[in-house]
Amino acid sequence: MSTAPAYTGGTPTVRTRFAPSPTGMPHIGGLRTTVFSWLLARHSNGQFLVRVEDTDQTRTVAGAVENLLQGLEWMGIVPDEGPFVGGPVGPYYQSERKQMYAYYAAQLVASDHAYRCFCTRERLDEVRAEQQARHMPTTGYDRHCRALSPEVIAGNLAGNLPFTIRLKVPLDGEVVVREALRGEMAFKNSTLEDAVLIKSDGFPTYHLANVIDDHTMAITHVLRGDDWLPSAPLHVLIYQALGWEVPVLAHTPNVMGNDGKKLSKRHGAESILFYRDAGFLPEAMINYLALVGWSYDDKTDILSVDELIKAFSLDRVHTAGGVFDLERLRWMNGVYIRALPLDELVTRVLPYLERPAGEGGLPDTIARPIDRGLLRRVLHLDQERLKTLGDAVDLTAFFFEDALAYAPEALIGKGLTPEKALDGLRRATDLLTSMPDWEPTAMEAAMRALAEELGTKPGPLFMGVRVAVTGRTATPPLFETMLTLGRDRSEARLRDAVAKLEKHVAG
RNA sequence: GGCGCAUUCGUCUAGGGGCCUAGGACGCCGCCCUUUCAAGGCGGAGAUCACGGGUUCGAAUCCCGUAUGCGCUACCA
Repeated sequence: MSTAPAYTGGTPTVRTRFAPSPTGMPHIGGLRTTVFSWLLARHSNGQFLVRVEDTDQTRTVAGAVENLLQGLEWMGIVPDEGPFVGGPVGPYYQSERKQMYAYYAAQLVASDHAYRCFCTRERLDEVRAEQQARHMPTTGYDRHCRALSPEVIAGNLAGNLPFTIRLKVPLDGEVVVREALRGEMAFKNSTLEDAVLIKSDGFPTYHLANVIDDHTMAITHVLRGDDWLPSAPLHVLIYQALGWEVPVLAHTPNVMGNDGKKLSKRHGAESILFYRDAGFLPEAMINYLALVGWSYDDKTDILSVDELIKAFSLDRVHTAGGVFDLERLRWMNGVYIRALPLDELVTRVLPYLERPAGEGGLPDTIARPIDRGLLRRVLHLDQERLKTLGDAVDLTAFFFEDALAYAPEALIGKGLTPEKALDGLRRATDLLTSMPDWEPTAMEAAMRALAEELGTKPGPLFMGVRVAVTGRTATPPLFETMLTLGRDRSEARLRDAVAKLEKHVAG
């Protein structure tokens, strides 16, 4: 009777879990801890599961679980057990485990480790207000119902009075929390509150549900944000009251915003899907996130997922909070993009270009699907210029557009008069058009010779051609770009530019 | 107010008594490469290791205190 339904999947292995409440989109802070949990499970050849903590029915947001899992899956973090996939210790929604919590709560009451509390919210509010007004050292429940006589309890029950079940915290002594990252921490029982275990609506609070689930789901390592540290002693007390072994408890430092404050829904904590849509690579995300609060050594910062799994361990997790640094993530993402095989890059970039302009894709005037062969040649030139996959949209658009929009002044190279620029552009156009074969080295040599003949530096001359052909001042190497764009289109753009500049100079 | 955790360059971090006149990375600055932008190479600025006391021959590293920051203090998680 007192034996809990335990995991029966075989030999005990490391089992970790991510236990989100379905109140919104996952954000970077919680995600980092999840990465740790997942890495630990993978490192140990154990299991990683997802359990939805939806005991607060008033805050549950529709679709949140799907988003959560979608985000994790994008990162390559796929739970071994959880919603949708199921598993041997389900259900994986706390709202569906209500009877189990009630059962153990009753057991705690029977063993005198917990008691029914009939206090109304009004009374609780009054007590709290009074305590605050008097600046009492400890705010918290005054334990009014802790020693109700059996008769009173029976009467209240008969009268159908709503009640909560509270933990009967020992009045003195202390609890020792064995914290994996911090060692043993002793808390005075006198500073702990008789926390509510079962709410009057019959649902458990986090404290109870968390302990029961972690035990019955055979979780061996509980990794959670350090904002949970203050309630760890409470949880240890519950484990002890139930006669259960306490799993390894590790409270990871939180990832904070630029201002050093905890990340929250409205505070720079974009959903993980935001990063996906911006074009960050999941492998870069994991690598970056793993390095906030954990390190491998004093010099390595690029680690593949496999390397991370192999190297991860709790004893290199540290205890101070870290600030989320987008610039560093962008740098790392660029490293990963540059390392991608070209065809792989093409495959990954394609959806970013083809999505509607309103969602960040190429202008809708550009026909879909994008020519994969052309894109491949384009990305060959742009790969080292991308920090995110989304950058490709802006960088490559001119290869796909029909008409270029730029100001005629842009055609005038630095230090040139409009007339000289026009002359240079005409001569360059004639020169390039007359070349029998287009080959970058020969084109460059010819253009340099032209610059010398015109008595200008190559730079300004090249810039005029660059803008003519691409509409921008920053591009991949000019002649390779022209070849990639195609001779016909390049020449047409040169002629358009000459006309444009003629008009500008004349008018 | 109470309780708790934390504190090394702007940021992520290495460091667990002498190897530290504190190392790496991002970012920043300069130079090189160069037709632009990147990428790459080289170099630089940037931390009295929060502060104050100890312990020790010797402390960023151990202990105590202070300060600051953050978190918790709900029938939220």
